Formats: sequence, C-alpha cells, structure tokens
Amino acid sequence: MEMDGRKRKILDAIIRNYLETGEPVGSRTISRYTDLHLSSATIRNEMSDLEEMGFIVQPHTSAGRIPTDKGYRLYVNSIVETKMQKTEAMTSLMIYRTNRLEEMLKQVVRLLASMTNYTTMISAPSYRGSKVKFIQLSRLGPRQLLNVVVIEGNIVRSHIIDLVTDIDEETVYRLNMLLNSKLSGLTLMDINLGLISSMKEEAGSHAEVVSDVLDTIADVIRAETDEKMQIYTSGADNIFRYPELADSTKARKLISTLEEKSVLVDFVKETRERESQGETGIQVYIGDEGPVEDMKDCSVVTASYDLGDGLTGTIGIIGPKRMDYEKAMRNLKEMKKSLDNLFGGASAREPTGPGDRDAPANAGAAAGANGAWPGAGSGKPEDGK
Amino acid sequence: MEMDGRKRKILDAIIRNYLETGEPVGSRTISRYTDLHLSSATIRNEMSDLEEMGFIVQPHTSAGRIPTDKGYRLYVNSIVETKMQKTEAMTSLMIYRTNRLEEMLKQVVRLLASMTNYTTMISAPSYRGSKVKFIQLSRLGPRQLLNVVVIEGNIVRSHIIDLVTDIDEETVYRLNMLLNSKLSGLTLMDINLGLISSMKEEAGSHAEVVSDVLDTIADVIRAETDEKMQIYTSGADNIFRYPELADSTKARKLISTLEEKSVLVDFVKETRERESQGETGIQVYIGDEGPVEDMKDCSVVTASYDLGDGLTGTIGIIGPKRMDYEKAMRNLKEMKKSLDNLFGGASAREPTGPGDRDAPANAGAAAGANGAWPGAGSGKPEDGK
DNA sequence: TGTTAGCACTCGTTATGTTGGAGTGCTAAC
DNA sequence: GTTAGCACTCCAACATAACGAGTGCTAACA
Repeated sequence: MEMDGRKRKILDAIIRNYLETGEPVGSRTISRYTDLHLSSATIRNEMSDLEEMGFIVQPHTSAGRIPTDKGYRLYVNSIVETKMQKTEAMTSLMIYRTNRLEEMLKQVVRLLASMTNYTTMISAPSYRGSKVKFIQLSRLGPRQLLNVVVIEGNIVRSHIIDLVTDIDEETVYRLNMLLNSKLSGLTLMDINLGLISSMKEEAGSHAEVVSDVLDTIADVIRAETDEKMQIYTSGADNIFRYPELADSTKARKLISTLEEKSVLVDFVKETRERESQGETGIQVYIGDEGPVEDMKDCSVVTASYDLGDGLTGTIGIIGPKRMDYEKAMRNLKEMKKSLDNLFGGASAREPTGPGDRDAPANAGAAAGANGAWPGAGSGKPEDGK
Repeated sequence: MEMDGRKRKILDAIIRNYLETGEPVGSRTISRYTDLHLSSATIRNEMSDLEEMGFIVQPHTSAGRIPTDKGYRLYVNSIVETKMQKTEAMTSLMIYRTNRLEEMLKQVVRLLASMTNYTTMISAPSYRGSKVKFIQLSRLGPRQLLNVVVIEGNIVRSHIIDLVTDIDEETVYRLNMLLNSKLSGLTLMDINLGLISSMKEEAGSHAEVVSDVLDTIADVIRAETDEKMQIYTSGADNIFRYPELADSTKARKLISTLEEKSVLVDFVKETRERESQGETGIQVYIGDEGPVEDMKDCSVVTASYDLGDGLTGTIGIIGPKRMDYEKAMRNLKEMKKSLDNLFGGASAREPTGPGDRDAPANAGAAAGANGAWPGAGSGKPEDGK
C-alpha cells in the first residue's frame, strides 16, 4: 500500500490530536480538525488503511485510533527533517552561578524538567579522554599520604592513603618524580592495569608503597567507568501528569527505574554509540526502541553535550509516548547548545574578566570561577502549567 | 475518662490489626483477636470510649475504627518503653567494602529500604565540628594554584584557584606557612568570615592572592552548611505498596518532596535539635508532628549516627502512618549501631591491616572528590554581565 | 473511481438501582 | 459490668440500563 500525502496528513492530525488529549481519536474529529474537508467516512477508510500499514491501532473495537511506535517514529522523523533545520536562537540558561559542577548539573536538569513538564536526566561528564596533568603525594603522617590527581579540564581527585609501613619525606619526593614522569600526559584510558603492574615492578625497594599508591590511582580510574557514572534526574513527579503512566503499577516501575539510575546509563551508552556511528544531534527512543525494558511505555529524547576538554555527557527527556516531541527536541537542543558553549565555546569567549583565560586547560575553572555564564539573563520556562 | 489496662489492650489490638491490613477494624474482629474474651458489644463500648478520648476515629459512620496520630503516638511510646530496652544483637552490615563514602551511604540507604519496604533517607555526615588538619597550596602554573584542605576525619576538599597576577614558588611556600599556622586546629565553624577578613589585612604585599585563597576556603565552609547538605534516598517506589499513599495526588507530592531533598533537611535539623535537648536514640514523627507539610500522611522514624571524629548524620525511614513501628525502629537502631561502629568504635580501632583502614580513609577522599570541581570563586566575581 | 450519507452494530463509560455484609448505637435482660 | 439482640447506616460489589463515540459496510452520488 502506498503512503500518499493525504494519508500522511491524516496520520499527522491523528498523532497531533492524540498528543494533546491522550484519548483515542476518531474519524469525525479528524474530519473537522484538518483542512482536508473530507467526511468522516472517507477518513475512516483512510484510517483503516493506516491501521493496516501499522501506523495506528485501536485499543479496542469501536474506539478511536492511537499511534503505534511506528507511527510516532514517522512523526518524529518528519519533525527532524522539516522543523529542526531552522534552529531557533538559543534561549539563555537561567542557571545561577554555582561553584560546583554537580550543582550545575542538578540545576540544568531541574530547569529542563520545569521547562518541559517531563522527567529529565543528565549524566555527569566523563573524561575518559582527558590527560593526567599533575600528580602529587603529600605526607600527612608517618603512615599516611594525601594523593591528589589533577586531570585536564581541572578535574581534581584526591584520596588519602594509609600505609602499612612508615614512609619518609625523601621517599615521597622520589615517588612524586616517578609518578609524574610516568603518568602525566597520559589519558585515564591509557593508564590501564597493565601499565600499573609494570610500574609496580620497577618500583624496587618501595614496591609496597608504590603499590598502594597505584592501586589508589587505579581506583580513581575505575570509579570513572560507566558503571559508576553519575546520573541526575529531576521531575520524576511529572509522570503523574500523564494518566497512562500514573497507574500505580507503571508509576512504581518507573520511579524505581529512575531511582536506580544505573539502568539509565544504558541510554547514555546507546546515545554515545549512535553518535559515534555518525548519527548526530538529537536521538529519539520510542517505546521499545530504547534499551530499558521497564521504560517501554515511555519515549526518551537524548542529546550529547560537550563541555570541552573531552568532557562529554548526555542529557535526556523522559516522557510518555505522546510527548510533545517537537518541543522536547527544541528544548533539548537549546540546552545542549548552552552546555556546549558553557566553558567558552570558541565564539562565546569573553575577553573581559579577571581570570587568565588563555590556557585552554584554564577555561573550565576560569569560566566557572568568574561566573561568566553565557548570556545569564532572561529566559523563561515556556508554558508552565 | 481513665485509661485502664483493658482499654489499652484493645487499643493495641486495633492498632496492630490496622498496621497489618490497612483496613478499618471493627469490634467483632477485636473480640476474637485478643485474649480478653469479650463480646463485640463490650468492645464497642470500649471503642466508643477510646474514640471519645481521641485515640481512634471512624473514617465514616458505621465503619471500623482507625488510629489517630495520638493513638499511634501512644503505641510508639509503649514500644520505646518496653521492647526497646533489650536491644538485640547487631546484625552485621551487608555492605560491600567500598571506597567512597558516597557509595557507602547509598548502599546503606538502599539496604535499609529493602529490609523495611519503606522509603529511606540518609544525610551525608556533616563535619562542622571537625578541625582543619592540613592546608596545602600547590602551584600548577604561573597563575594557577591547587588548594587542598584536609579536615579531621580525613575529609579532603580541593579546589583550583585562578589568579589575576602571577605567583612564584617562594610566595606559595610562604602562603602555606601562613595558612597552616593560622588555621590548622580550628574547626570549620571557628573559621568564620571575620577571621578571614582579618587575615586578609595581615597578608600585606600578597593581599590579593591571600584574598583569593581565603575566599576559596570560605567557599568550602559555606558549601558545608545545612542548605547544601547531601541527602540520599531510596525505595521511593515503596510508597506504592500502601494504597493510602499511592493515589496519584499524594504520590506525586511525595515523590516530588523526596526528589527535592532540601525539605528533608528539616528532618535532619529537627532530629539534631531534639537530640541536643536530651532526647536520644530513635525519634518518631507521626503525621503532623514532622516539620514537612507535604508529609503529613506519613510517619518518619529517624536516628542520628556518628562515624567518629565529629562526623554525624541522620538516617531515617519514611512510611505510612500504619508503618510497622516496631520493626522500623529495630532496623534503624541496628543500622545506627553499625554505622557508629563502622570506622572503629573504640574496640574496633586496632589496625588489623590496610584493608580495614582503607575504608575510612577513602571515604574521606570521596567527599573530597565531590568538591574537587573547579569553580571556587577566584576572588573577583565581577559578574560577566 | 473516489466520495459521501446512512445505518446497524460494538463496546466502553456512566448512571442507577439492588443487595449483602460489616459495623455501629442503643436497649433490655442477665 | 457484660452480653444478646435489633434497627439502622453506609460502603462495596454487582447487575442493569442508557448513552455516546466510533466503526464497518453498503448503496447512492458526482
């Protein structure tokens, strides 16, 4: 069967109507909703065809039609093709100046939730590609060391190491030399367990201490793997806006899934995967298309963001299948843009401000410290209600 | 009206039965449920009295009775008096050895949720009473410093500071001396803004640098105030086990409250408050008794834990009013004990090997990792716009 | 050949009884 | 003081009916 323009229009009308009401939509509604000026009978015929083609279904006999995943997919694709080309101007972020990336992420995700009235998620940026800049051991006591690792992008990780044997300042000094010469400049991915064990051998007389230190560093690396990826969510209560998700069985599963953020990592992975395969921009997972079984009644829209210095993460919107895809994608796109530019996207650098912005590695800290959020100013959640 | 033993037994029976079923309980049920061997008619008379006294109510005429907050309160008090005296042996924590305090807290709260089938919360330990142990500035570049603050209990906070003017190693060294001599040994509460500003004056030629550094430290302190207190929750989906909380309006409010963890801080504060007033052990908030308006259909059971070194926090169980108070209090008490002993209750302090000591040390580091993100103000927050 | 009007039919929703049971309060008898 | 009995209330469950939305089909029409 062929998909002609009229069928297309009718399908669009059905979906759009269903997005608004959440109720199955009948032929009569469409007959007047569209500018096609067709009688309900004709529409019925077409709907019958569309059902046969798999774009819509009846929840039960003699009810209106609702879109299938396949129908949604077509709709989303058409949005991507048409509307998304003319990207609108970025609305500026209403993010208060904060000191911590963590707070910033929470605010972003909260803002997005209040803008869209959907549940939202964001993954903390992972910096697998970033290089080790500086390692320092300090002696806190005869058997206690402070280990600080600074990574490109000015990420700092610090641990305290308790030793079994005493250690003196001299040894600490030599260890510092060894660690910096061996490890700086390498990415966290480069510092694999193989390298670490070979370094342990080289360590000679202080093998034990080195071993402890390296184990700690290995912990740092391990802590940044996918399994431990930090994910923040917001607006979980929004699912109660949509009756089809709000019945207690489904809601419970969803809440549980959102709380157990580990499964959300699958969306981050999947998004990263797709992006690496050339698909770029906004990803849409409709129902079963997503990697998470318990979210098959939902659609998820995701995008990757890039803070620079290899710090990339994923931000997403989770809603019912009848979510307002267009708005969601628009909001997400804007948010992505804001994040991409946060720490000095090439065009967004402002030469004003006290900080030394020249060194690229500086950008993150400088921007954050000086509160030079791009376009801090107006920008309202659209359509609160 | 007097509260005699029989009334007491009947009230107990009513409450216990209601805890199990969630349904209003009638006189006939009680007549057989108890070992009083009274007819339903007699029970009815007594129930009528109990209602007059305010311990139970009828949800509607000719329904059974359900406990009021006052009734619950009496019941809880009786548990405290009788059962809780013989504290049972602590069941050992099924917590995997983890490197990060954060992970540990999440596991605790998850474990407690799965044990009780209620929603649970835990506040990250605050260390307001802890002393500064060690401050270190390291020079990363001509205008960039790494600032590490170690606090008693091996909490580490590190920030990167971007300066407006260049700084040399010599100055960094002198600054280190100044900071350590002035600040170590003081608690975070002692280091108030007054002290900081007086130090700024003393700084002399490097006033600007000192100012930057001290501002950063001030930020660290500020970041540890109540408003920023970290709270973890788990088992939010458990509210759907209890129909009286699961209708979409209430559930939505609750989910929203749990997500917006900031209001949960009120429970932490309240618990701390009560403890400082001599009340000790387990706190129970029934309905309105708690500080949070949106949780008036819930009861909350809380306890403080103490990891040692002044690191104290609060752990709590959130459930319906008909929660199994006895079990909740028991579980909470055990969990509290486990936490109190975790990092070496007096007896457990022996250094039995590096493994044991790892936990506390790294726990601190984890907290440090959180604060490791750049963005502690570099001093001159001229707002970019 | 495509479009439309009309009609019978289905099915979910809502409103309206109807009934049974659980529970109460009251009273009188033990 | 306790109990049995009775009338009454009210909820929950069920059945029934009315209604409306929507469909599929057929026949008529342009």
